[in-house]
Amino acid sequence: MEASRKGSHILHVDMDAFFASVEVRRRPWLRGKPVVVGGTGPRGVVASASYEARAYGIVSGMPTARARRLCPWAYFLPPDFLSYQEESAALREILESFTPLVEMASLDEAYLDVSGAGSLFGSPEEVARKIRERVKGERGLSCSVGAAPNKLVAKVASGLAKPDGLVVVEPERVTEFLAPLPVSRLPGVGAKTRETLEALGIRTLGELAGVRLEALEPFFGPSQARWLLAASRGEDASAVLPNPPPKQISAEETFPRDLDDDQEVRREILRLAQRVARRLREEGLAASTVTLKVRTDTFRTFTRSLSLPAPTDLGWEIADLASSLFRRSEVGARVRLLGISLSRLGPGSLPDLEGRREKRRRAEQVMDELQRRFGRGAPTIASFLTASPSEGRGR
DNA sequence: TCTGGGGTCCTAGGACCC
DNA sequence: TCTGGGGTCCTAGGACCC
Repeated sequence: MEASRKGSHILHVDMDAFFASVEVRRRPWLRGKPVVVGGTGPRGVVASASYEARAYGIVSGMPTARARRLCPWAYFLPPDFLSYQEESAALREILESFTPLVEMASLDEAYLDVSGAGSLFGSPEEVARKIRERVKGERGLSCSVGAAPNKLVAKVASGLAKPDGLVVVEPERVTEFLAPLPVSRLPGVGAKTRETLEALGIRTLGELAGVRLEALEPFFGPSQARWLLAASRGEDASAVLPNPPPKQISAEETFPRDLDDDQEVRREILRLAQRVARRLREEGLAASTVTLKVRTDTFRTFTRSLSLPAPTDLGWEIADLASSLFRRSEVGARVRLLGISLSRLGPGSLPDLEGRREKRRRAEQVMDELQRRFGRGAPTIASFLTASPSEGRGR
């Protein structure tokens, strides 16, 4: 155990073109063809593209309309998240047969700490090979794996292994492995950070590692500057954490056409509120902060949030609060997107042990709080539930 | 080119308290 | 005399990831 702790005992497993590969698996005639999974509506974006589609310059996040122009003969498919969730659960099961220390970082990627798996399954490299064989044999999908002394370097390694590869970075080779790579290979360095670094003449991780902390601080602040330097040297002490509890539950929707009617907005807020509330209750949680997100027709995005005196898991309560936040925001524009996010999550109530009277009391406390904060403009329960179509906002 | 939806983490200012 | 410092909470916004 102690010896393997010093080895490259962290694996990062990353499925290749995950959504697209699942779609190809059930439509074998698509194998070898450009396949794009994503929103197929006018405002859709690409969620996943097969490597054949990537050859045309199609990448995830790109508007589907643009992808169609780049490759009109590609196969465009809407996402089927239930299938991807099932596939993700199957992947987790395979990974957990090697060690309980599995952290699913998203549907299609996971970190494993295999420092304790040595005696049973062999070295980290052998475990990685077995995982790749089993995922291919049992699921018919390819994945890439990075093995390294920590999560950060393992993820960089799996990125270089793509597609369908394995890269092992021994601890004593971390520095030379990272040095020639562009800074954007580091998870956490996105477009903005790369741009700032490039303006400073820093393109590779080796160059970044040679910079003094004081030279970075004015541009990134003390915290990010320290992180950048440590990361450029491959230093990362974060642990593999199986099943961390969620910190936020959210739902948002970009509408096919912008909303310009308060009644429509209110209806969509209610739908979103019911969606997040149901997921909250499924997790057995309750939320103390409600955040409304609004994006206008000009793509300006803002958020308004409110902390509650007592946590809630009730859809109508959340909808009422979100509606009041919308009114307070005084959006004088058409609405492209609405979102509701719940945070400061804690244990939920036990409905059987709590009478309706008590719930009502809590609800009214919330209304009291709203009145206190926003005065007469704040909504009442009755006003929300029975609101007439003629009722305007922001008064 | 006209820009999704689900998340995590960080910063920064003001309120409030000691 | 308008003068502090630190800690924590709340809110808004932004970078980043898949």
